[in-house]
Amino acid sequence: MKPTILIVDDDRKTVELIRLYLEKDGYPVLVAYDGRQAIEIARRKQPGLIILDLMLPKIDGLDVCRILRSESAVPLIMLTAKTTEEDKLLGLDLGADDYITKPFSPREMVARIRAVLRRVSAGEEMGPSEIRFGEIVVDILRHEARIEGSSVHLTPKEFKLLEIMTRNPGRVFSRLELLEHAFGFDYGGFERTVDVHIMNLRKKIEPDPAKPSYIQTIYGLGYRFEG
Amino acid sequence: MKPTILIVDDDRKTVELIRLYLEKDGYPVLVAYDGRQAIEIARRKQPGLIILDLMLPKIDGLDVCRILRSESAVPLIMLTAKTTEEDKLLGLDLGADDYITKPFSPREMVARIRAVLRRVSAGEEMGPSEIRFGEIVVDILRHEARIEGSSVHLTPKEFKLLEIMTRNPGRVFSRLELLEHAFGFDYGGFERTVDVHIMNLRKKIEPDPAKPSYIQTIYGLGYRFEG
DNA sequence: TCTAATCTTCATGAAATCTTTATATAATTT
DNA sequence: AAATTATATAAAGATTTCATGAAGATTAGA
Repeated sequence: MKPTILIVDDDRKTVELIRLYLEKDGYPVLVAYDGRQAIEIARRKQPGLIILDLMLPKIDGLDVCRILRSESAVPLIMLTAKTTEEDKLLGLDLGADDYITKPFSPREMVARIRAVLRRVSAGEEMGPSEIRFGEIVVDILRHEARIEGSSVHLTPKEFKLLEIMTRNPGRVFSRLELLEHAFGFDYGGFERTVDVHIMNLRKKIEPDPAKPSYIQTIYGLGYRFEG
Repeated sequence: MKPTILIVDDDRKTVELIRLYLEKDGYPVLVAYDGRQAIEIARRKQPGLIILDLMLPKIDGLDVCRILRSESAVPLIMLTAKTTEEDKLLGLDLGADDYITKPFSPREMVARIRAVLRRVSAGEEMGPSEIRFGEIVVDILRHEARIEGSSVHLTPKEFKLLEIMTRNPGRVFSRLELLEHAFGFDYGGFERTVDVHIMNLRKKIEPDPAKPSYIQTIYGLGYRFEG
């Protein structure tokens, strides 16, 4: 039986859209349109996962997140409107398990939900919204990587490249795929720019950048992250 | 051969712009200027992808989308002039695979088309991400082979040869077929190049390359993979 | 605005891969 | 068995692709 998912957003159309796709995927769905409702329903119904918009009436999404987290370990995915709001999240350790920026593709959202549920049900006690590979930790919410505990500063493009690759460890990404997903579809530049970012990433996260152990080059195809 | 793309928009200039870029990219193009035409052409010509404007004469774009979706799974990209988020989401709600807002950059449009086609064709045609034959595993996503668990590095051509042959175990491929499918139809080189790649493949995956057990030579015809 | 950070492009050399060539070996035919 | 044709193999050269450093352009922040 699939876990119940609570959607919290004041925009009814967004809620209906998400509900549509989740129900199509077989999840029972609960809905709240403001922060107060969200907390109330979360306490009474104990959903298996919560999708929470950042901007909410009555009680702000940030506060809802803190409150919920103080009283349970329910998996939580934050919804933010733009990269400007994305920035608000920086430095805030909210304890969310993932975030999605609007406008999002429903396909992606369902995939992320599955991923979070998988992680949680696998009993992996990874910290909030982290992807771990041995020494390397990719902290999604803080937009940074950590190596052996010490944080490493990544530029926006470096981070997105690392994020998309670590979300799919082992999978080979072509330069075009990396550009489209990490740089946006409207990117008009040269494909080889990816190479330079990869090089800079390697300098920051690889023990020996000349002999990369994490980010591997697949000759003629692209790159792949090896966990 | 690239799939045919149907452009549906009542604004001739938009149509011509899109047509220009798609044809430059090698796609055969069909055109419809209103909703009724769109449905008619879609039914008769079965295009591989449809670009559909939201605002249309005769039959509205939304209705066209619903009708088309009810009768086929053709990939669909919505074009919309409105920029409010709800409208974008509405388009997705209908089962469109992606949306583009006007004014759009032709580059972005082509990129999105390619991405949608890639997603769709990856979904159906690819099937399993791994192909197994006893000791040998061909891992499509990782783009490598594994033999008794340990991964074996393959060059691009070696991988493609192995892939096409293992997808059709037992079938004999002529050198020409292998060239066309694995190297591209416009390959201009010498047919015997295949032999060298096969030899290198055998060295990597055969227990005894001199007495091949997997990749067999069919004298006078070509090669065959025996599972 | 100015400054610093980031991103993109370009040029170069190194590395990996591909193709061809030449010769040896094997299979088929006569 | 000899002749003929097809394939295996090794090695050299050509080609493609990648890593890297540096310069210029762009963007973000003070």
